Amino acid sequence: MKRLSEKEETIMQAVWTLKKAFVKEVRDELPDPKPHINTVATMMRRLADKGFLKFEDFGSTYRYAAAISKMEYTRKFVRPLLAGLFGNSMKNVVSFFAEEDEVSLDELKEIVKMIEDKNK
Amino acid sequence: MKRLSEKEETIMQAVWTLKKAFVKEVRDELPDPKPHINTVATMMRRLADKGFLKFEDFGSTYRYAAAISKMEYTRKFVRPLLAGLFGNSMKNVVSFFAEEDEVSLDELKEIVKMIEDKNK
DNA sequence: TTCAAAAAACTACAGTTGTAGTTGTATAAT
DNA sequence: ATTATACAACTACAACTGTAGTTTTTTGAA
Repeated sequence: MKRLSEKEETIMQAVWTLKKAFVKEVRDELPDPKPHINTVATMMRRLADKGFLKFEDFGSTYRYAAAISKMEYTRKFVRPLLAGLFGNSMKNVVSFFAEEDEVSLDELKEIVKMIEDKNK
Repeated sequence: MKRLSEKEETIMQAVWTLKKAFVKEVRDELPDPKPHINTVATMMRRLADKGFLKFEDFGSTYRYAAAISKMEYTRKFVRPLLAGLFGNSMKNVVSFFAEEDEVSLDELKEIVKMIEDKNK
């Protein structure tokens, strides 16, 4: 199982949002310009082959669902990507986005408080 | 310009580390198992075609350097990836890694302090 | 200066990804 | 029952990725 490509990722996004979905529903969920329905079907079949999606028979058609959660995907593929880019330090990752003003000081403090509360 | 694949990314990593480098030096920097030198050369040429690398004539050979910094790459490609996965909220990203214990409470506090100092 | 080693350039190829046409099949509406 | 519709299955194909062999050029050493 390898990292998803950009297009594959948008399809997985749609599936993660919809939880369970038919090809057509996934296509409707995709951002414009929407690809041809057959394109979506092909990619979903391939994603199923690769283990990212599973499906159940649903009369004459299939209903798909993610075989891997967004969290698992993040842990398996996104975390190492970030680690590689930031010298294996998640602290550096957070610092970077904080310095880029992607996360505000207040939000950071909220997170600190949230974790402290949880550990109590 | 699109997102880098995994292999391309490891090559860019090496170049970012070395700042300026010949193909052979980049190969030496890659993790084992190292690909064939020609493989590295081909990929670097393609990365140059795509605008990720630039090169200068160096006698009869080329010396490469990144055409885009790690920071720029992160901003352009990694940030949207995370945003897509975490509902456009970098706060959620940080929370996730904090809850996964990838960043400790102490480190988070250090970051808070660092930013406060910088804003003074 | 000729030859061997090293590197670069060129070429090739299989696998993957993104795209969609064509064909087959089940269903629903008349 | 016949036909239109909707969807899945199958097929095709170009672009891109990862890989490395082959050919050419450069250069260092004898």
